Amino acid sequence: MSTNRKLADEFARMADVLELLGENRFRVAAYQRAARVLGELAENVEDLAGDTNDLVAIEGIGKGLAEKIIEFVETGRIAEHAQTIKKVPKGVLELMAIPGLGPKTLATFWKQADITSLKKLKAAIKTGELETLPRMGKKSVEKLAKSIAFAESAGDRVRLGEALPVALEILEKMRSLKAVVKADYAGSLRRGKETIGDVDILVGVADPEKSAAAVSKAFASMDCVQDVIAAGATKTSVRTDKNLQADLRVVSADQYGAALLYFTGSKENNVAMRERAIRRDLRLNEYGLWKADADMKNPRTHPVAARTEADIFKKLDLAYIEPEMREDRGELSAAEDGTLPDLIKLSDIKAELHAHTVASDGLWSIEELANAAKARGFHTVAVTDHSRAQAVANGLDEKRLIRHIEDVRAADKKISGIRILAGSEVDILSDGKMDYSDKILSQLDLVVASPHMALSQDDAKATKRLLRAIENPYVHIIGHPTGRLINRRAGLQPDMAKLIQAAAETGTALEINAHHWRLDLRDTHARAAIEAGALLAINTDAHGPGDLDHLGFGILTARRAWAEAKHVVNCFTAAKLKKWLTAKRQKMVG
DNA sequence: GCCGTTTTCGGCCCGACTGTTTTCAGTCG
Repeated sequence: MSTNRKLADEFARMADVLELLGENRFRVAAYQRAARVLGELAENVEDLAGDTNDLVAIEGIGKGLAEKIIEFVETGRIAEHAQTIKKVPKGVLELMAIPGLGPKTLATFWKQADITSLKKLKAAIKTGELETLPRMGKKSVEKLAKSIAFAESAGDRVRLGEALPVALEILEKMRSLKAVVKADYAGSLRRGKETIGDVDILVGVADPEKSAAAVSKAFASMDCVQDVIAAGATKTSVRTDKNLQADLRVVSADQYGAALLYFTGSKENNVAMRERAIRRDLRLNEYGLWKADADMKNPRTHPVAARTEADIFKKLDLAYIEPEMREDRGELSAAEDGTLPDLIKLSDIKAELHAHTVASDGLWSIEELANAAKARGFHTVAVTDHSRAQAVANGLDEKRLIRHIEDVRAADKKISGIRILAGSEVDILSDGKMDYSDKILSQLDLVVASPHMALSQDDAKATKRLLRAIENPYVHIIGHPTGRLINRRAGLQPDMAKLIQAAAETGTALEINAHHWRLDLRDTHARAAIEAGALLAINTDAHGPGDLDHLGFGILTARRAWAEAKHVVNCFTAAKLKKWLTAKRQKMVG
């Protein structure tokens, strides 16, 4: 595990401990923020720990936490934390994962009834002891029991590609209701995050007084609803059969923009926006942007802006910030300065540079792949079947590859309107060597080099391995650089800053693999790559019909990385792409 | 514990819903 991750976990745990101990909530928030920031940091925090100034330059890290980071890097622990953590039993901390159970309630359980583990909590429910505790009635206990069952059955956050269909299905139902004027999914799904905690649905109606109740009822009685967690006048929360929570908010169509802004988040972005409003003598909530002294309860009071998100940004003197960027990662100051990126769009992609055919483990022929790519309006497609090490995927040995190259060249001649490149997805062996000789690689138009095996090797080895691949003159793209599978496999954890630097120096592109299980590179690493001047590729790794549709997930990730079309080789014109494909070889081997 | 177009001290977003309370604390997003 990287030091960044370890420190992020350490601070997150401290936040939990301090919360349980009833510490100042702003101090708790500071720890939570530091944990988030360190988790997202692409640079290796060890490289920054030599100089306090470098650490303090990180948003959310002040003098106090900087000293703690240095202590952790030097000694592997933080003495003060170790002391504090001892005060709270480990089991109590674990109980914080149960939804609806917060620090105050848990502290009461622990101190008044010695409930320090899930086992003890369940026992206390059974014996009725829990009901005797303050503010715990029959209903609270029942709700808690359900919540425990949910926490035990529901595992991780759901992958983007699994949450989206659920949201679309709910939206279709909501839009079919007569009273509904507008409906959208919001939350982390709209921001395109790689995993989704719950599906947020926003509905706009002409008159909430009249129709909110009916809409909420329709939502709570959908077939997929297993459990209603909360059902109020304008806000409803349910658990669906996909083990996903779904939240509905019904607002007046006049205030839809304000509600969409609030409901899309992120929480951190909302806080930053509201703070900005206050500094400008305004107030922002989910009903609108208001004058600071406005009586918002009075229906005759009109907001400064509320109908659209764009109106609100404008009144706050900000350029419109795309949902994918709303993570409090500097987007507000960029929107103020007019330096927001012109984010890449799906229609900017003009080439697929990583796809498989029946020659290895794909489902379609070269022609079928080419026609599918052509149908999407691409000018180029690369055939990149697996190399020999991928025996399970019917990887090609050098002999078969030579023949395959000939087949691709023949197809390229036969099919007009699209250029078909002869490529390969070559395994990066565990020591960084390529699975084919340079002589073979030199015959290919395009080489995607990817790690498939030894994905749990230590960080230093992984860094060396991938650096060696980047430095190979014939490698154009590093495919799914870490090999992670979301919610399934952590993958390699190389020193990303070093890889990015090498990629920038050699003109090697780093792939955002668009499959929703991969999304590898992840958003924060892709952003670091752009900032360092490295190129990205966005590929679907298509194996058959329908797979090119995954591109949308890759685009969302790229937009979260602030990527513009010019940063992504798949957006190059045919001529520019051709030039790029030969540039590295020419530079390195002449 | 962080941070600065009022500030190196004194602030730190805002509202819905629930259950247990007689007016609100706790949790969540």
